[in-house]
Amino acid sequence: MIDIHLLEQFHAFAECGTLSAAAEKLHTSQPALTRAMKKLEEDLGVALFVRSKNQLKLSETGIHAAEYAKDVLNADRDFEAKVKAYDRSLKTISVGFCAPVPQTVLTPIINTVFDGMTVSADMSDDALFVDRLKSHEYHLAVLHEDPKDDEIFTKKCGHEDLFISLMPGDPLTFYPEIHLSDLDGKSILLLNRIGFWANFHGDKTPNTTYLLQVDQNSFHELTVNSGYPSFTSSYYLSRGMVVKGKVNIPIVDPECHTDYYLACLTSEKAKYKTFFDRVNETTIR
Amino acid sequence: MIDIHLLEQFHAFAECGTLSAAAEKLHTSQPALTRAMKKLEEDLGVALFVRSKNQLKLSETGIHAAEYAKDVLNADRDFEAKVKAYDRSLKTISVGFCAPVPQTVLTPIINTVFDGMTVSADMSDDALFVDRLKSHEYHLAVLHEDPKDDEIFTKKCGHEDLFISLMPGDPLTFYPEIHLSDLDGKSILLLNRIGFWANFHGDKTPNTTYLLQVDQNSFHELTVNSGYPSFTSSYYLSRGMVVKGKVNIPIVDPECHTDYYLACLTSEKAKYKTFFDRVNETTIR
DNA sequence: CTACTTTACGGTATGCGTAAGCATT
DNA sequence: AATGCTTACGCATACCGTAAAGTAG
Repeated sequence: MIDIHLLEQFHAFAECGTLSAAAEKLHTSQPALTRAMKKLEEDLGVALFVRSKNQLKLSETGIHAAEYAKDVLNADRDFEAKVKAYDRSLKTISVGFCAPVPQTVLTPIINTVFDGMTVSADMSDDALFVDRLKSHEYHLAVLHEDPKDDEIFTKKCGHEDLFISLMPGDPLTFYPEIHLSDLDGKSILLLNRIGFWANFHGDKTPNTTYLLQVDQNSFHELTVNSGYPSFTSSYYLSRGMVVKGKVNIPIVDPECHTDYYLACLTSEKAKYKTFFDRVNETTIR
Repeated sequence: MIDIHLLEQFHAFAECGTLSAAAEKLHTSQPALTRAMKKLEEDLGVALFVRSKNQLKLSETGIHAAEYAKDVLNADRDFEAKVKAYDRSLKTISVGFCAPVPQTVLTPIINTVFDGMTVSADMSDDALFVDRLKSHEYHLAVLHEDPKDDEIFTKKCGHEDLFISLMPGDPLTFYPEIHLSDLDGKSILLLNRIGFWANFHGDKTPNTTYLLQVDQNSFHELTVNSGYPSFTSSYYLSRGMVVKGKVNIPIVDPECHTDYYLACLTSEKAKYKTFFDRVNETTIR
């Protein structure tokens, strides 16, 4: 077996052209390289260099060997990367969240239950979450609908109701109840990365301008200081996380009242039992 | 860079299941392996084993790592094989011969001219020789026809006439001249590996049984002791290599009189000049 | 008691850096 | 003179084998 370290040095020489340059690149000395290249030739039993008194050149075989050496070095690098990646994947629990609140509530619980593991959280509309569970891209997912699929095990883990946060005196505050359609035509502040909530953009409110905020701080700043309405939810309201001087009114449309379902592959139910046991219908509320 | 030697030992353990078995396989000691496996884990920064007091098992990551390691080991073995093969190819001169006599005559000359090189000689019908020169499968070839191809440089290097060797008293010995067709219906001894000469088997002699001999000694034994006719040629006759008590009669058909042409790629003419200069029209005769 | 892994210990050998030599440009 | 390869020498350290300890079946 040819020592990979010799190949590394050989490759450096092939790239640099001189031993001294390669030595500098590898943070070692010329004599060390001279000896290493001799050893490589000896180990292979093949001459790789054309030597003159003060010049070392690759022979024809050496030129080809340098090409071949790259493959070995890449294979070795790949090995290291793959082992590390696999090991990491075993220590990572990948979760898909369909909305911010489940992530906020469940992440600390996951961290407690799966101690020492890295939580990789993803947030988007949950349309693809079942597929991602099946393809093992996610270990766990929080959905806003029960998929009713034999391969997927679910447990209801909470509920969230959407509210609209308005300036006092806004005509809408006098409505007995508010529908999404009542908001049509307004400009509403919206935070990025809100999972499936993003779905009814422009659906019942085609003439609404959503003032999309990428930055959490900017969003908060604007909700507090501007007169624009913004969304909030039962989760925040029940915790008193309200913007002072605003009126929060529930929206009655059914899509603004959602249950959350924690899901995993039925085949992996046992693996995640502890976590499922820690969750119930009122975990998110 | 992960030391390939560690991977080798790791692979052995993965195959053998215990360190002691692997140690025996690798002709080393158990403690050496214990230490090597620790070092591998440390170099990678990844746990590859599940350790109990007196048992070492691959962890899940370890099982995968063992798979990946095979690729690296194969890459390293390939490297060694490819470099050696390439080096060997530079030191090998590959020649296609269309008949045994050119091989007999030219091989010693090649060995003299290309001192230190290995001669790889191939013998078969020369129909494909031009292609093989062009594809660099052959460096040189001896053909029995001048291909008249700009890419191929040729030089006539000799001549050979085919004779039939008969028992005295055979009716054919009284013919003024013999044609191949006169041999039709007879059983004739034939040696294997005779290059293009094999071509007229069954062509003008559809009813002839050729007693094909794979072994040179068997062939010689039979030519001497059996009454069967056999082929011989001007080359052997001019050197007195005749079978006692047999009558050798020339065959008049044109395909039994052939010239030989030494050939190489026109682009490599200079490279083989010395050899071409050593050869002329009477080299093979 | 046997089979296996791991730690401890002492010796060797592998490989490095410094220094010096020598050839070429 | 400057650059570059090679050889010589002394040293550090990495690795090996033997021996011994400890544990599970």
